[in-house]
Amino acid sequence: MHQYIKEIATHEGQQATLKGWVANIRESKTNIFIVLRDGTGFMQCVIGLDDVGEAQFEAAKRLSLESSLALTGNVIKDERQMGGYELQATALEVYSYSKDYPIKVNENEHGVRHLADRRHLWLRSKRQWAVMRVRNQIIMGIHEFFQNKGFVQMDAPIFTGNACEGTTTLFATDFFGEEAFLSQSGQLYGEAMAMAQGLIYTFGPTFRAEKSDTPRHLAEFWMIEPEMAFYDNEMNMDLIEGFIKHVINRVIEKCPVELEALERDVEKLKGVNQSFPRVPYTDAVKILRGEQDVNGRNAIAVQEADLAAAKQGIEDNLKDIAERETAIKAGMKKGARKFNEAKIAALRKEIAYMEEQVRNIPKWIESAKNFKGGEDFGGSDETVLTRVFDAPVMVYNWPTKIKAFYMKEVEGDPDHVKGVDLLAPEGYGEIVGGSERETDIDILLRKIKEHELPMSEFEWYLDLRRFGSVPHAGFGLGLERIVRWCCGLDHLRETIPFPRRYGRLLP
RNA sequence: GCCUCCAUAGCUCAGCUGGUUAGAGCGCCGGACUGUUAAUCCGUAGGUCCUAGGUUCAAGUCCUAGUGGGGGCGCCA
Repeated sequence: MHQYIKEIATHEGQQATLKGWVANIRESKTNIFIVLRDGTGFMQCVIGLDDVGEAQFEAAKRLSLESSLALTGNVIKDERQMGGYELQATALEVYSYSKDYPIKVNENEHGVRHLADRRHLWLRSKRQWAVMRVRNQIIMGIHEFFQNKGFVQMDAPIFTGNACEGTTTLFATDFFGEEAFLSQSGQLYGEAMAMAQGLIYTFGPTFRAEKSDTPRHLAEFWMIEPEMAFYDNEMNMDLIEGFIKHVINRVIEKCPVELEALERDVEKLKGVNQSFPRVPYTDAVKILRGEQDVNGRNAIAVQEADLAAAKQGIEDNLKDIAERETAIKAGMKKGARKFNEAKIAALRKEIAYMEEQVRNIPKWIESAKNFKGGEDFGGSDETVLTRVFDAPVMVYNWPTKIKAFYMKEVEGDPDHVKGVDLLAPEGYGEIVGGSERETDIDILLRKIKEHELPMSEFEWYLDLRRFGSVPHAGFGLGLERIVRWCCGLDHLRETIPFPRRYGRLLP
């Protein structure tokens, strides 16, 4: 029987055995300090020559990053340590020595390709450990929210015969000689189940064959799609808001250690506790173009300020670097020199990032200023728009022509449909897309034709309107996108254990 | 598919307007140190400067093409 780091506080002053891997190691003549990780957490363990004897101390000296071992010793309270405790070992048993582990303690010292090629090992590093724990709590929060409200979880099929939003984005497979596609949405099946159960949600993998090589796209991702009978779009938006609040607050409550490891600004996440602004599409267009201010903030002005700040920042950093370099050349103590060299490297990284901004922001401003009403927002438009808000924003009543066939038209305004997109703050973009569904079979028939979809594939779906059609609504949430936002990550590739995206099938 | 930036040691990078034997930090290996927090200190090893052409007295540095990668856009959750 051994103990886990997460519960080590209950063993204060007692003997405990921990089993895990070496996450970091430092040694002096008579003490070896190991940061042990066991999956539940990280904890410093001290191996003293006098405590374990010469033979075991020699064995411990051969340990290096990611060696595996069991350590037995006394649990001592020590406020200086992360977690507040330390293990003073009296015995150790090495399971396996590890040599030349290819990932450094600080993963930021690697390029993204080096890490992606070693994803199976990268998952062990502290940041990735934290991300996967946050992901786990988000998943728990999703189930908790819906189950508490009486929703029934359903599994939609992965093999599908119908292409509900066009075939170019579908992965085709051979299904006993017939062409079948990997599912890109469980929604239509969800609608069928909602007519049986009332309130349901699907939670499963989704596949998109888009060659989208961006930070917000994966070829395989997980989607949550609730569907509610007798809901209109207002109720849909209420549900979305309550749902996001619940999930984010759960992570804040359950994952303080993880969010700290990720250096996530929790105050920004707490912005979800404000009520979410609800903006009709036509107003969102005005805000985007800079024709309408929000809370005294102008979308275009915010971008221009960002651009100016980036330009100024580059100049400041260059000046700072030059000053430090001349100071180093003039001569300084080794410690001070190293500090300054590290600082210069950091300043250069900042410059590289700001240079990207200087290249990109003018394009974003152009795109926003010249945005044509009636079109869909692009990635940069979403960023520009959300920067004027502190909370997630819901944009609703979208142009009919850019949305899917099943969305219900706004009464007396056939050019707009009752769709809603939730845009996350801080530039994380769209994380939820939903709508009230069309209930009128004649309108659906017309739209399926207009979208040039194969009518035969939708016969079963039309039955839902033939037999007891009711108002209903639903939405889809991309799991990885909310993980990304929650963890404050640059890219979706870190939000899922083994990402499948354009150009990446291994490991 | 388009735009843009980049490719130098195991890793992350520096190498200014071309100019003798190509540098640093980390890692590895050896040594020092009674408690370290990305430990520190001393030392050793480690490089066909992505590939193929070209310009030049001289190319890591300039030009052309190719290959590979980062970022942005499109498509979307």
